Amino acid sequence: MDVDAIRPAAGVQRGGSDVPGGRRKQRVSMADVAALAGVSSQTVSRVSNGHPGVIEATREQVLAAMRELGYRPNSAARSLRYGQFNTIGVILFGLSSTGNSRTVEAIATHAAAEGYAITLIPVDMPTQDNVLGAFTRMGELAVDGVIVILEIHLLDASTVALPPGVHVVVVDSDAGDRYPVVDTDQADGARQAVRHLLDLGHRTVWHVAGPAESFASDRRAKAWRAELEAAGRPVPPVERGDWSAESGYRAGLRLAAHPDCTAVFAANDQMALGVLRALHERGRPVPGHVSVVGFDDIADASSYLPPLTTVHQDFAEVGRRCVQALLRQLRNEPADPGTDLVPTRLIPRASTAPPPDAGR
Amino acid sequence: MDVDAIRPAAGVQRGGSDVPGGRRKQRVSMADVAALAGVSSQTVSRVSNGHPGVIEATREQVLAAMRELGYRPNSAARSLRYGQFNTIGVILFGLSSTGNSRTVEAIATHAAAEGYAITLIPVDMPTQDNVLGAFTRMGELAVDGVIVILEIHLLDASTVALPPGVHVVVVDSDAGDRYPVVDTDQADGARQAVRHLLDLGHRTVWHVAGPAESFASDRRAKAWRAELEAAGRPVPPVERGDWSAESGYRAGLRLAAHPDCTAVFAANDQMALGVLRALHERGRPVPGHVSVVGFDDIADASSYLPPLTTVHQDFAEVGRRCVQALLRQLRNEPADPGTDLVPTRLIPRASTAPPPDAGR
DNA sequence: TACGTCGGTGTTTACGTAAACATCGCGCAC
DNA sequence: GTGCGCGATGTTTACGTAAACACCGACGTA
Repeated sequence: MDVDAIRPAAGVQRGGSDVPGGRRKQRVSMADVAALAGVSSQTVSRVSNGHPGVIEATREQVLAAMRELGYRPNSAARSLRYGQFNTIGVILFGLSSTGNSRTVEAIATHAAAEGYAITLIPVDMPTQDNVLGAFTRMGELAVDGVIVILEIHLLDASTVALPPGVHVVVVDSDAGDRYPVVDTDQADGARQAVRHLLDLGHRTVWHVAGPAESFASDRRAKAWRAELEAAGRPVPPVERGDWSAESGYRAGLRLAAHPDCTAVFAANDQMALGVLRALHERGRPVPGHVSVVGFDDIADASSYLPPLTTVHQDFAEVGRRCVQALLRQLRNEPADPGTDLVPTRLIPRASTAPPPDAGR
Repeated sequence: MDVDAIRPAAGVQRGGSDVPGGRRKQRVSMADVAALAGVSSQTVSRVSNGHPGVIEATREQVLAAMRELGYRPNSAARSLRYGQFNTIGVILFGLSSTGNSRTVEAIATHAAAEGYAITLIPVDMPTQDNVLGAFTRMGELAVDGVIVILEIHLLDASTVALPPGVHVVVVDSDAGDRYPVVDTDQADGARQAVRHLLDLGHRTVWHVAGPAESFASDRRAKAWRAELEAAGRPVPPVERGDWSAESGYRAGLRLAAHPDCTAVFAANDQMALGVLRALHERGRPVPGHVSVVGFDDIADASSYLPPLTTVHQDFAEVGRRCVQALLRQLRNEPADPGTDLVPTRLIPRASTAPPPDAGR
């Protein structure tokens, strides 16, 4: 009794769900605003969307009513009406890699600038099944398009039945000609790394590659090999890691066992960090005896011991171009089906130098 | 003419927008499925949602029709009907910090497991205006609740008018009693770090703090000071960085100038990395002359030179609890208004040792 | 003065879904 | 045999928004 008596006075227009059992009118709708302002809901709509043809007095009245009621447009209704969600889905396998999170960040920023929200669709493990599941889930998700950040060759076999009407842009993969692809110019970056070391006078360059399943790792390794072969140098056996510093450390220990190894190109900075540690522990000074080059140019790389020479990747630019490419599709503008390569550049720091026998 | 004649034969039910001008019926609706299956749309709805009371034969028929047409439920319509979006918004300032991306990853994973999608709402710079903008934008966003990962004291002044009906969980901040808070037990972590160094025999511990605006940095610094004072040790002046390895390096150079500095507690691992580099360059061996402890236990820390003793933060657990807490709110279960602290633990590695004068 | 035009506003309708209610036919109990 | 109940399915309606169309006065022109 008392409570009931108090309630009407307490909350002007609660909005919250008063009724214990089920959900009550959660939010203020146009009709509510219209009623308060003494106009039709269509006029409220016009004001809400900034359409012309509303006289200033009316407009003010509606805005006042909106403020009073705390009106917020219902995006579900909007989406239903317009047939689109203004949302971009991002399918990825983990944010833990620096590259991924930087790319996603850039995607989110640029998408926001274009009025799109971004929805994350994480894939536990990049297995065929899981990726498929993600696509299926996404089919039911409120997204207009999708940016896929993973090794798409996981999908090749199954010719995934992508829901029609959902547009796709792929990052860091070989989507072939099926989707537009945005990617860092991995090959050129690897080439620059190898060239840098050869130019310093090293006879050849050893390579610590990423995991075999990784397409990015693949391309870096291929370019490394190609550059060595083009220069007529011997191609040492590949050491392989899993992108982690730990795995780089183990690879580094193996490399340290080769006395003729004077130059190492690691497929990413973190493995390079592990290599630095291994070489240090084995008494092989860097860059005195061995030179090391990484890939990515993560923020920490300049603080390694010694500061790491590495290949800079512009993740932000990759994210930017993804959004652009996807928006082009969404707007039905002519899509460029090919691969859009973001250039890389070598950042020379203190981990590279001429080989110890340079003067001989 | 020819084209028109061909079309019906060519595409079974294109779905794509044929009409050049505007958007045509983009997707297959329940009505389409119902028509093909020869049932009412309500029956399609029942099948779609796995409701009981549909005879097996009918059910099969509907499923077949769904498959044939490639039916996917329209989540906008669903959301409109149900009054909720099954989506959680995450407001954050950048994914670049390891902690943030790991937390977001965990949030995304657990949210997905509960049938929620997550929408990212990036804030360019954590200024009052931007954060407010994010909240406003979010008000119009299709989210049922929000997880805020930033220094909420940026918001304090303005008593942000959070849209009613939107639930909030805050990470890594002092939201006071306004919202449930999930956080790492920063204070205890810092205490452990200091204690570890004192136990090794160091007379006192120097501190490289994070930026002044950071609440996390604040708490670590406060706990560091408190622990020193409790032990009756002198409290050296605080050096301050911005979380980056570069800033840690500069702070490290300043510390290296103090000959009596034998123990350093850095507020995160990356600044610790910079400190390691500075000490190395200044000929102060770690841990021979100086011991260093970090905070976070990022993956790379075990590969630093030397491998870093640090305080482990369980970001994944933080993410998990955030989702749990938010879901509890969404389900109108009794919310625990207090702060939920995730414990930390010290990981001893090779960067700490007794001070050089230990035997004296 | 009468008629067309146009600016400002209201009314109708559709978007896709699912709860609530209505219907229909069949088997079983009295 | 009649009526009741129940299982399977159809019909109506509402969710909130905005395009399309309808309307109604005031003004300008013939």
